[in-house]
Amino acid sequence: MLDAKFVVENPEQVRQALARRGPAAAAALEGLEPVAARRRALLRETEDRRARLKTASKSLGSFKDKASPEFARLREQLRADGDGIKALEAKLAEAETELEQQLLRVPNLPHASVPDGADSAANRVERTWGEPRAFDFEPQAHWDLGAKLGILDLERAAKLSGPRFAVLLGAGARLERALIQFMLDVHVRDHGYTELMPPYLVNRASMTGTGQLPKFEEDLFHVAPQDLFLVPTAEVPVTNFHADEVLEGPLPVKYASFTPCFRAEAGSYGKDVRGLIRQHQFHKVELVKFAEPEKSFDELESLTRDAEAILQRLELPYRVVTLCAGDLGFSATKTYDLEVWLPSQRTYREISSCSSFGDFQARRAKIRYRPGKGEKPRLVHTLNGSGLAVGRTWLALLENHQQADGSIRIPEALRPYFGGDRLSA
RNA sequence: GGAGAGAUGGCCGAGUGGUCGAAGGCGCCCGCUUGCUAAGCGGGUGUACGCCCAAAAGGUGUACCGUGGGUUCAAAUCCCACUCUCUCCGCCA
Repeated sequence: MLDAKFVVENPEQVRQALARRGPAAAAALEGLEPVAARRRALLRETEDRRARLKTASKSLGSFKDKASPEFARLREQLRADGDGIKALEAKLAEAETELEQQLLRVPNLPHASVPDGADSAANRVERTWGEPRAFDFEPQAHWDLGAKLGILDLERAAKLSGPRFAVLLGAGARLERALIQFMLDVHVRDHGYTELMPPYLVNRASMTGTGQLPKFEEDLFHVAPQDLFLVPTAEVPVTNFHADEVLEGPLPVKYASFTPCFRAEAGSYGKDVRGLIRQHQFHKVELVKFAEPEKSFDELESLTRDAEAILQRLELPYRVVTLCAGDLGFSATKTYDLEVWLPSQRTYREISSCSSFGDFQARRAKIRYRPGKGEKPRLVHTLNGSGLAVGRTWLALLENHQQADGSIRIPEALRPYFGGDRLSA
């Protein structure tokens, strides 16, 4: 959420920044300023009248003769004043709700370093690591490799649940588990993150805190009787872990969290219909940081490097792109996507998204820190990134390390976790 | 699922209608004292949103004692609903 005061005081600056995202983003501001002005006027009058009522009420309490007509008259007067104030307060609450509801639907401002552009075609490539491998045979897609190796069963998953679900079996399941363990170990042991296992069902407040609600409810799986939502990413429970808190210790606070992720994938019909790329349920190791505002972009760089380390150790070629303003997610102010090379598609595909949210989520979720002893709390900056999406890592590993005979070479770093140097039928 | 108890400031804890943003203690900060340490003495120490001030400092107003509503001129205090925590019983991975 943007700071209402800042929006009101800098309307043109805010409008221009939002316009970089596209016309719809700027339109979200329509009608906001009058509501803010109305709220301010009502607040002022309400507080003023309540102050006068309080003073009068106190003098009534110290009245000597409580049976006198003056006492009765004054009391009657105060009752009427009180009723008037109550009516004003109702109007004020209405204005505040309206302002809040509208503000919750305004996306974050893109950072100045974010390139212009309407969609992913305008994303800026920052660097590339590794060389796409030159195959002396035709590389197969992961769904063919997985089926032939007997480690991936999409047909039976469809029987169980429907499209966009998968069953891993045998060495395929073991590979998934090895990847999870490997990623967590690297981040916890080598990068200094604290492991966190959160609930996979969260309430509306949590979803609002990170920005999935109120605008994107159709992308979530909802559990009706309890009004809970399956987490689309560990970002939600882990960021909201510190909601309504003032962090007193040193920053940054860093968590690494493995969770399943559940996404309804509304509106993605026809996209990535084959294979594991786009699933309703997948595993992810997520990195989350709470940082000082002045250091948040340095923290974004190091968080991105932490995610890259996984790809490097798994010997998977990738590139880093900065999302352009039009491609940026709702809550993010700047995002680096890590895109892994997929031989079967001869293209780079997203495998991690590392973002800084500035104070946008912190304001929604009320996450603050104390800069020093006795100093006033300030909003933290929140960041997160996939480190990595496990399912996409699994399929990238199959495709990139496949051999002519259809077996898979397990990269050195993963062998202790997988328990072998080769996956074959 | 059944029965009971509770929710007050960073923490502990007092407070059953007005003088309560809230006693007292702990912690923390500043100063004094002090060979060092410890102890002692004095003062200070919540958050949000307004207003005044060029700004900072400061001043000032309103709200907040789990959440929401109600009674009352006046609510931490009385009433109602809800949430959460704890204890016991039952069930259960």
